[in-house]
Amino acid sequence: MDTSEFILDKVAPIFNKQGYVGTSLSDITKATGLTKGAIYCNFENKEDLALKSFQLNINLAIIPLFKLIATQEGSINKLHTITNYHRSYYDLVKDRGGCPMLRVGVDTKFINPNLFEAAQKLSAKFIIGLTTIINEGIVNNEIKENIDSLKYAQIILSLIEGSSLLAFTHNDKTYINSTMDFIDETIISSIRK
Amino acid sequence: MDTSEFILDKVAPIFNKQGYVGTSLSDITKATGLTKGAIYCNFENKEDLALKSFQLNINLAIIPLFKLIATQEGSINKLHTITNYHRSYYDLVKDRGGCPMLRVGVDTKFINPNLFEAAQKLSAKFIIGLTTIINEGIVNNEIKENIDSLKYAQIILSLIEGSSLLAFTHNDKTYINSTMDFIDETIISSIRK
DNA sequence: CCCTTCATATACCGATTGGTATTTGAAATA
DNA sequence: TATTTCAAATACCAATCGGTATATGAAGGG
Repeated sequence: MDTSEFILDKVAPIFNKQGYVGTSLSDITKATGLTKGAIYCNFENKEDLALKSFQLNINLAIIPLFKLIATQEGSINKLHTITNYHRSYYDLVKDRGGCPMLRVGVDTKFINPNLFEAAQKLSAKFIIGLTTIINEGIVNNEIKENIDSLKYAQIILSLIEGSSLLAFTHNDKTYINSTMDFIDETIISSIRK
Repeated sequence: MDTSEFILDKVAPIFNKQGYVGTSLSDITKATGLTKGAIYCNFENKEDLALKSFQLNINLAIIPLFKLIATQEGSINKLHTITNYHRSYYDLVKDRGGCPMLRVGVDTKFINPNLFEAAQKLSAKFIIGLTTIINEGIVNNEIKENIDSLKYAQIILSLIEGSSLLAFTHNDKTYINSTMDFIDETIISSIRK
């Protein structure tokens, strides 16, 4: 692991907990034990570091889900893979301060266009992925033909992000689990054939 | 309108857009046209101002819904009142930068305990309110007896907050409207008798 | 008409902000 | 072994941070 990776490893959770402006260079040097010289030797500036921290947070929290879905067969199975993944999501991201997409989505809109765009793109990718799964389910006769795939994709992501917010607001992972139950038992079973 | 109210009126949207640390005293003096002397004459410190700004944001965005619900009769009617309210929620809060409960819930957990606690309490109040509506519906024979009221309250609030996040992430209010359609057409109609 | 009151403005404080220019020191190269 | 290289440390920068002490000036009361 080189120094850049070491810095990101230490700093990414701080950005996710305290936000972009809430994380100072002194927070960064304190957490890494390095000096500003080392930081600016490895990163262009604070924004560069924040952007790559967001990428790392995503790589640990969300990208594994995308990869897991890609290994699965069948739309219904893929949707259940998503809910199952989120049953352990709270424990996965709690030491990092919660869902990075949620954090950056609300935090950066008016203060950091580049970071916000990254969150926007990830959110769009998530919705497109969900829409594609549902559309494939319709084609493969797993899901009813009259289902509005985009609408259900938006609702499922709303439930995921909303329950994540509530879980971290109340320090209670059961908010996520009971929401995943609802997606499994009510949403998925109502759209499948 | 006295000076305190004038300051809050100018500053509350800024706190909701830029967050607690993202809003500086110079942002505040610039927005109000007043000096630091005037600000600190009307508020204890920055945190006091942030707390009261949050209260104002809530009073404009969420408390009106609570009051509106109180005027309505019947659980199903109250639930539809909530979804209808949120159909204009995007336009209601867009100039203020989005949902204040979402903003403060995400933003302050690790940096401002008092503000976070205020968001926590509001979120809890929302869930309790929804739970009560559903319970009353069961008692009054409007809603099925076997419905887990707390679970559905959590799901409805997750959908509200999650769709609000997506709407503001993508600058598109239809995320909220289609989610309200889902609550109306699928959730409410499945729990009613 | 003087004097008090009080809201606001001004001037200032030490600390910290993000960022940079220079120095250091160890490892690799020749 | 002398030299080069380059990552990291140090020292420094102007600007801004939140906050405060003092000055000002207008209004109201005696």
